[in-house]
Amino acid sequence: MGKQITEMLKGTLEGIVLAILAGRSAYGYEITAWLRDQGFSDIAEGTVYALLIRIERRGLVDVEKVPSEKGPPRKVYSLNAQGQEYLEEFWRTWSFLAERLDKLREGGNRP
Amino acid sequence: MGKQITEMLKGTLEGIVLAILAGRSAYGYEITAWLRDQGFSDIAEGTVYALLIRIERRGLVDVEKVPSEKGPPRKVYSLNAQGQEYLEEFWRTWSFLAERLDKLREGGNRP
DNA sequence: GGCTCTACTCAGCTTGACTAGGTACCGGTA
DNA sequence: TACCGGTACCTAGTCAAGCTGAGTAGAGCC
Repeated sequence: MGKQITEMLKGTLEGIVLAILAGRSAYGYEITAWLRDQGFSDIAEGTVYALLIRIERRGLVDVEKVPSEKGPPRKVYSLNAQGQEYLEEFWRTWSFLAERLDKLREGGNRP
Repeated sequence: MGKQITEMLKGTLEGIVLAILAGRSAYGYEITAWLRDQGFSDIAEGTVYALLIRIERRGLVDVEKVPSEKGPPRKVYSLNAQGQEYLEEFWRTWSFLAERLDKLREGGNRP
């Protein structure tokens, strides 16, 4: 994957992580691993942690510290009501964009 | 439209403009007006011009100065071979992202 | 002790959209 | 003549967010 994905992820990665947390709660390392598994192979670990801290500060998620069998304690994140609302807004914005892109791709560009 | 679109446009606006230019050549003012018309109501004029200069510097477009009946001469941009290639790469990246987002939206999130 | 896997954190860099202006040409009107 | 309003382009500075490249630490294994 080239450099285009890096810029495209700005704004969408946040939505992706929130969408993951809408399914079930998770912690940073787990999310990073899952993203890598899904083909987002060059997402840096630091990026995910920074994002998590950001959405925590914005009050979109709740955090709980859970001891791990192996390694340091995990910070488990779960989506709260405000986060749910924000995620819905994200999907609306995404749909808007995706719709227009699809039209453009099919040659509907009549500027 | 909220602030989410601003971040989401990073990386995609470039593709959008290139896709427009794949349809036919156009100039900045025209592209801005068309984007506004399509619902991208808060895209700043300056953003489009900056983007056009950027893709010109990268050699993705050819430029021709055409006199206008009203106002200063237009800088008409058209996609060249390199731009076409870059656009195809953009569509591949976009598809990758859109596919994963769609899955996530339908609850396919199993981290 | 050294290695690997787990798990989180941080400083500094880069990209790209936004803000908030500015320049300049033209036609119409008071 | 003077001054708008529409057309058309450009620029300096700000901010958000992902990346780089580190660092810290605990647990288990050889």
